[in-house]
Formats: sequence, structure tokens, C-alpha cells
Amino acid sequence: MKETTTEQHIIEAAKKVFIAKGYENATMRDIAKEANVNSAMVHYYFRSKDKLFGIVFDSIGKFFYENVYQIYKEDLDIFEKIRKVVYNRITILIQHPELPSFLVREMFKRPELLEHNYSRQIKESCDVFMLQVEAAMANGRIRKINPMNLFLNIDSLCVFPFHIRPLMQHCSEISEAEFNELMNERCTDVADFIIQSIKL
Amino acid sequence: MKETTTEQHIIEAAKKVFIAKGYENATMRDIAKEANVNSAMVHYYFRSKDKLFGIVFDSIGKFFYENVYQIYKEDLDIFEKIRKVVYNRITILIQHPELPSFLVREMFKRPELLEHNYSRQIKESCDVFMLQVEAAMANGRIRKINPMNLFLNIDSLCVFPFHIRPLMQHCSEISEAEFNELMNERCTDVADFIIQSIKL
DNA sequence: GACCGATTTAATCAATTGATTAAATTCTCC
DNA sequence: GGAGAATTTAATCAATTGATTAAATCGGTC
Repeated sequence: MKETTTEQHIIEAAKKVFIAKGYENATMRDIAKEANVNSAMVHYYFRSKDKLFGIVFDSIGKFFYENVYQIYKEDLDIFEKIRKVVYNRITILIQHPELPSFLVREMFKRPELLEHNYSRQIKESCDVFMLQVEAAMANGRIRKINPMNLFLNIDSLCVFPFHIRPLMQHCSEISEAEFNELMNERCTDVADFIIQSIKL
Repeated sequence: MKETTTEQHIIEAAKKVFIAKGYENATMRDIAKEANVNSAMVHYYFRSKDKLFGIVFDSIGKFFYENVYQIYKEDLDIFEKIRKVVYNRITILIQHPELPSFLVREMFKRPELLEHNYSRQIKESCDVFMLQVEAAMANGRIRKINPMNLFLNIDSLCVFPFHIRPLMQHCSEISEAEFNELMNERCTDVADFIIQSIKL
């Protein structure tokens, strides 16, 4: 019991610190302090900073994508599905606006982090969706479009603003709360934007 | 003469190293080595790592945005303008695919880096474009849409894939060359996607 | 209560790194 | 060609940091 608690405690602290500071700027001492334990404890439970980070990165990546690829696999009308994906994605992003930049930052520095499970699931949900797009094109429900690009477009429109949030906040001189408000309003706009573009 | 050359030489080396490794992972010794000078030289010319980085970040940011905001200010039909922005942006991105992730990475860690000039110019070009969108809506040339969101959408669709490039390459098992090829094809798709969505 | 393994602590190591310094070398101007 | 400033070099400092170690403490079992 106790071990699990301490271990989990350290993982949660590590998530917080790694997200806030990034891999290089986070120190084992930071994490230990955040978890209220001696810094040797962190090594005792996780051997090395790398191993701990691997666990954290994996967990965050999974959390960030699992919701969406569930929806992509659901049996829904294509327009409904797009609306649901967009709504879901942006809602989660508003609650965790730091995740996209964190994932990008670390993924670029060490692409080997992607070896793990959830990237396979992304591909899976992408494949399912692309089939549905092909079908909708064949049915004459949507115009001719490259399915992969449509999949990409959906994610682009949802996630990108969170990648450049500091820039947006600086240019528009808005607070974090106002930014979230903007994103909230943007939700239906984005879904409309996509559907307007592909419907016949 | 000579000083300018050495100084510029170091700046170029610093760009390369900072982009490749990020601020924390790049060392003054790395930069010195890349520039073929003694590491004290880097301090001699730029006082501190921070100052040098500020110069580099500013220069890269300016380079990354100046092309686009020029186009936004040109006197072009709105559809033409969108096509030109998209083409231009993606073309530059293919030549410098590391820039978006670099800028995001550093901007999130130190938003104070944005105090500089070019963020004002982004705002300026955004304002110009939004006026044009309002006019096009009034003319009945495009449907009703939030102008700021349209501006955001254009950048999202162009830039986002480069933010998640490692993930895309891993999921699709494609090389860098193949990725670039995809982006090249994507160019007209993106412009079409946007125009289809807003035209009446 | 004594034993034994798991957990926790404090102290310390070795390596890295931004920065400084003082001496050496080069350049410039007279 | 020589004085003085600018540039370059090698050596070194002080601080940080991931990791290790040995000792201390805790927890359960007999």
C-alpha cells in the first residue's frame, strides 16, 4: 500500500515539474521537493531521471490522445463525429493547455519517446476515420478530399492555438481566462469551418 | 571588418546549435566549437548565453514571420491572398521545418522573449487582414465568420503539421523527404479547404 | 523483543557548464 | 617600428546536478 502511494506521489510530482519546466530544466531535486521526499528516494524508486521521464511522457501522451481516438472509432455520422471530436479535443485542451507544447518540446528532442503504444492507436483511429471519409465521398455526402489531410486539418484547427498561446496572449493582450473564453467560442466555429468546407 | 565577420560567424553558429538542441541543451562550448573559436570568445562578443540567445531568437522569429505579414498587407483579392499566404508559408516551412518547434519550445519557457518588434507586426498584419474579411463579408463574397478565427485557421492548417512532424513520421513510417512531399501536395489542398469553407 | 528486508536520510562524488581572469597575440594608427 | 587598443587563448572558478553509498529507521514476522 504505502509503496504504491509514495511511488504514485512521485510520479504526480514529476508530471507537474516536467510539464512546467521541461526535461532539462527539471531537476531530480525539484521533483523530490514537489513530492516532499528526499531526492535519493526518486532514484530509489525510478533508478534514473530518464526512466522516470519515460513513464511520465508516456502517461501524458496516452491521456492526451485516448479520448479522441475512442471517438474516431465510434459509429457516428461523419459530421456528428467531427463535431464531437472538435468539442472534445478543445474542451480537454482548455483544461490542460500546457500539454501540446510539452509533448512537442520533448518529442522533437527525443523521437525515440514515440516508440510506445499510443502512437499505434493514433494510427488506428486515423485509419478508421479515413475509411469513413472514403465512404462519405463515395456516397456523395462530402466533396472529394484527401482523407489524411482532412484528419490532419481537424487536429490542426483544434490544437494549434494552444501551441502558440503565449504569442496570442501577447499580441492580443489577453489573460489566460480570456484566452480560454476565446477557445470556447471557437469550438463551434471550428466544427462549422470544417463541415462547411467538405459538405456538398 | 574582421570583428563583424567573427561576430556574425558566432551568431550563425549559435542559430544552428540553439535550433538543433534548444536553449538548455546547447552549451557555450558547443557554439564555440561550431564557430571554430575559443569558448571565451563567445562571452567576449556577447557577454552571456542569455544575451546571445535573445539575439538569435529575435532574428529567427523575424525571419519566420516577415514574409507572411508582408503578404497580408498586400493589396490582393482575399482568395488570392489566402492562396499566396498558404503557398508561401508552407514553402518556407519545408525549407526550415525545425523553426516552429524551436519557437514554441522557447517561447513557452520564457514569454518575455516576445517583447520584441515582430510580435507587433504580426498583430498589424492580422488587423489588416481582419478588415479585409469584414469587407468581404459585407460584399457578400464570403460567408459570415469570425475574422480572428479565420486568421488563426490559416496559420493552424499551414504550421501545425510541422509541430507534430516526428509523430507523423513515426505513425506513417515516412522519411523526411516523404514528409516534405506530403506537405508540398498539401499546399493546394489547404488553400482549397479554406476557400471552400468561406466562399458563398 | 529480535531479526530481516524494505524504505528513508544525509553526505558526497564526478561531470558539466556559464563565466571570469590574466597572459599572449594581433591589429591599428602615429 | 612601437605604443596602445582590440582580439584570442588557456586555465580556472563556483555552482549545479544526476547519481551513489553507507548508515539510520521503519514494518512486519516469528
